[in-house]
Amino acid sequence: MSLHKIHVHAILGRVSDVAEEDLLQEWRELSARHAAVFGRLECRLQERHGLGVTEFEALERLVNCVVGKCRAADLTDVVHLSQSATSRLVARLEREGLVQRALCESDRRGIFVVVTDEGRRRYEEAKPTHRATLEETLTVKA
Amino acid sequence: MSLHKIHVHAILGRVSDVAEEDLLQEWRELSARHAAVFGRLECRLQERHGLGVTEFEALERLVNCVVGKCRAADLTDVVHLSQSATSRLVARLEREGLVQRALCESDRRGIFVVVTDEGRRRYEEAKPTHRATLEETLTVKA
DNA sequence: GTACAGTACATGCACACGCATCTAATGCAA
DNA sequence: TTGCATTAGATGCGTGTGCATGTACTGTAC
Repeated sequence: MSLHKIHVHAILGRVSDVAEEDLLQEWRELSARHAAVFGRLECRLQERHGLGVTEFEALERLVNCVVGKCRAADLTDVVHLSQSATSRLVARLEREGLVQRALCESDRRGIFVVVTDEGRRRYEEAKPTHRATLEETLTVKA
Repeated sequence: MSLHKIHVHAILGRVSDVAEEDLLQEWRELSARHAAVFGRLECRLQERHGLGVTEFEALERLVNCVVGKCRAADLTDVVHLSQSATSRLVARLEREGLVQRALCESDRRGIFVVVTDEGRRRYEEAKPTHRATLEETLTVKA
């Protein structure tokens, strides 16, 4: 925003109104941008690889673990989903044979989620699509 | 990103790998940011005013129409939802008495969505919460 | 040891979503 | 006029979501 605009608004309205408008504008852009990228990702990954965005992101997290496994709670942070949704996400991935649940001996309340070979394969397969879609949707930015 | 980093990567890897990493990083930030803001908005608006984020945004669009009404299709763009979800959104708002559906004489396939007085009241009531939450969640940015 | 607060994940439930499809109205062409 | 492709919006259906709660385990206090 230009200093001129601030000045004008400071006379006609209050400066805080300007800040409010800017914030609103920022949120709308963030929101639109997110919807565009997420929507396209979901579509492309689904049609070409039968994966949802969150499925892909969970796999990516697992594949990038040196040990190839992590706690279910760690996935929650990555996918920005609730704990319950993450639990079901793991269940779906397991049903498709992309991950396995493993007992966590050090804390038997928790579980380890482990990528299978098939999981790695599907991830590597989908990765180019994912990156290309980001390229496509993020570079044409406002 | 620094020129130095670009240089190092251009030697060790390929320049396109750097671009890919940046794109990925940008998407993750966008995603995290959106989840944080949207989540907080949803929570605050719901607990204080019984409104969802999309309900609020639809009302905001309607209130800011000079005529106080617009086509259902116009709302679709604002809320970043599918056409069917928008249709149900309007149904929810109507059930709560915040909007009304009106016939569109010029094109009888379409409808007008009209804010009611109660709808305006609820919107104005929720607006400060909405703005305050944006302030709170957008200004602590990365 | 026992009791109890806290944590990790699973699950019942209500609800919102997208996709496909339906209905009704439009508009264009033969 | 009739016919047909197109468009606006509603709706059935399957599925994913969050919330609240349940179950199992941990750790701490006594």
